[in-house]
Amino acid sequence: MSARTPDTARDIPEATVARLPVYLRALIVLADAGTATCSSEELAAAAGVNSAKLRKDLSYLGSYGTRGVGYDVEYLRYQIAREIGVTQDWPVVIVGIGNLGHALANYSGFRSRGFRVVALLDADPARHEEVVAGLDVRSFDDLEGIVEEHDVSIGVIATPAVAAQDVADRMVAAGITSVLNFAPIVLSVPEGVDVRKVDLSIELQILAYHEQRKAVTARAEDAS
Amino acid sequence: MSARTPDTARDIPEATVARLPVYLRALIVLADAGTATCSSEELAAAAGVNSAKLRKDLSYLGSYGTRGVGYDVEYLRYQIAREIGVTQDWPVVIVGIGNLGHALANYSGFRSRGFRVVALLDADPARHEEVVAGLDVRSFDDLEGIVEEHDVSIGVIATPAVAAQDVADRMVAAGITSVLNFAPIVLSVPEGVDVRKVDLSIELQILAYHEQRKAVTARAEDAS
DNA sequence: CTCGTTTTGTTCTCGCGTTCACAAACTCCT
DNA sequence: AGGAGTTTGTGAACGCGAGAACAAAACGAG
Ligand SMILES: NC(=O)c1ccc[n+]([C@@H]2O[C@H](COP(=O)([O-])OP(=O)(O)OC[C@H]3O[C@@H](n4cnc5c(N)ncnc54)[C@H](O)[C@@H]3O)[C@@H](O)[C@H]2O)c1
Ligand SMILES: NC(=O)c1ccc[n+]([C@@H]2O[C@H](COP(=O)([O-])OP(=O)(O)OC[C@H]3O[C@@H](n4cnc5c(N)ncnc54)[C@H](O)[C@@H]3O)[C@@H](O)[C@H]2O)c1
Repeated sequence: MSARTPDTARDIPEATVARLPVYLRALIVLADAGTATCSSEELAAAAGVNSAKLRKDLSYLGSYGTRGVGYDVEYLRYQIAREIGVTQDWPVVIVGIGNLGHALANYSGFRSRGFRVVALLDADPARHEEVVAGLDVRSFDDLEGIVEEHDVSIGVIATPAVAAQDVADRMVAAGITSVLNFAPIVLSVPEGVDVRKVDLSIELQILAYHEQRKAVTARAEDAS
Repeated sequence: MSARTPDTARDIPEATVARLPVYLRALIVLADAGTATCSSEELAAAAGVNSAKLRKDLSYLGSYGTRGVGYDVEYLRYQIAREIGVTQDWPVVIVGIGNLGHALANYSGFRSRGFRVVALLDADPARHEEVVAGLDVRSFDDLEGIVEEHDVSIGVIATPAVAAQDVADRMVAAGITSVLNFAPIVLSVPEGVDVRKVDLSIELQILAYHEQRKAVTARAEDAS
């Protein structure tokens, strides 16, 4: 059992995993600009991080650089893409084709970054007339069939908050094991299912907090 | 100078700041359900965190609970809202009224959470005919006037990546000091300006990484 | 071949955030 | 009033991640 884990399964710190996509993006920009090689300093600047942190992050993947030279842009790009798992496309379903769902369905960036939207689902029959980004909006009841047919493991929830937990439950029951949730609610899912949330109001509120502090401290300095 | 900082300006850890909006949301749900009082255990469950963490987080704000009883829902709700700075509305401008900009403009949740969209700006003159969510889409050149008129300090960027840095520069020059960026690019801004980014592709890629690992480890277990 | 230069990979230290555990404080019941 | 039961607020231990600093490796010049 615990003799040795296979070399594909060394575990990368979560903080590093979150930055790998940023490095990947920066490498694609460099590759498109025709750069063949880059130093950790250059890549770190492009990714907006400290170069020591970048090197440490990359060292978890393996030893893909050359001392005195730097990194081969194309080679490193492939290695990171492979590590993240975006060398092939992941099929994705989007549930809730309202304001946000439309925007997501129309977004071309997913395709170029390793994802393929295979279905758009909505509970409202009035939506089923629609075609968005070349895909029919289908009934939410088609979920199970679509998940099985396309072997979908990633689902996106863009429904109102009240519906989100139900949608998540149905997704999990259908076999989806990764969820990206836009509804402002804490989802509860069984062990083994990953949930990431994107809450735009929270982002704004964090900005508001710092903004308020700027105002307070500015006033305090004026008074002195 | 450094005798003592005023009691409004104690500094709250960044990790705590990011969770306060979640607690606030949970408290609003509890208040709407008619709950007058709650324990740290209940509130923590509603917010999806550990109760010890919740108590420690709240302790940075002050001592707003009652031992043996719990927290007064309405009171704590107000205190958190005050600490975050969302007891009054913050004016916000959105730049880039494409797919995503439309969704954001139409989102009613911002209003109820302390934000008021005061203007929608786009560089494309073809967009200026439009009215979205009751607001005219205006020229990007109106930015400076709007920022001054409404005293805007928070800007949202929903333009393509190539335009994002230019937009950010113009925003900063106009006096905006907090930016929420949806474009997949690292923005560089002067000291004193806060930037938060939301990158949906990165979120999906993080899910993909873990999904891939699940597949790998499952295969490894099968083989044993 | 050797030396100086460049840049990676890694070790070490420090600080932050999480979690445990418990004393202090409050309520309620007798 | 006093004791039993609850629940907060916080001190202390621990683990992870950030950054500095440096040794090892590659390269090029002479
Ligand atoms: N629009 C934004 O910019 C924005 C910003 C932040 C958060 N959000 C959140 O994202 C979610 C979607 O926002 P929106 O503005 O697109 O809302 P919306 O009302 O425009 O769209 C929601 C869609 O979900 C569908 N739906 C409802 N119940 C469903 C169910 N049980 N199964 C399947 N589909 C169902 C509806 O028919 C509708 O088409 C909400 O939770 C919202 O809070 C949106
Ligand atoms: N649509 C999505 O779901 C989605 C998802 C993830 C990321 N994003 C990112 O969000 C951004 C917007 O996406 P979108 O799908 O809405 O794109 P879009 O092309 O539909 O809209 C972009 C809008 O910005 C305007 N614009 C361009 N240059 C401008 C400038 N200099 N000043 C002001 N306005 C300008 C355009 O006229 C257009 O209306 C992109 O950076 C995209 O990568 C979008």
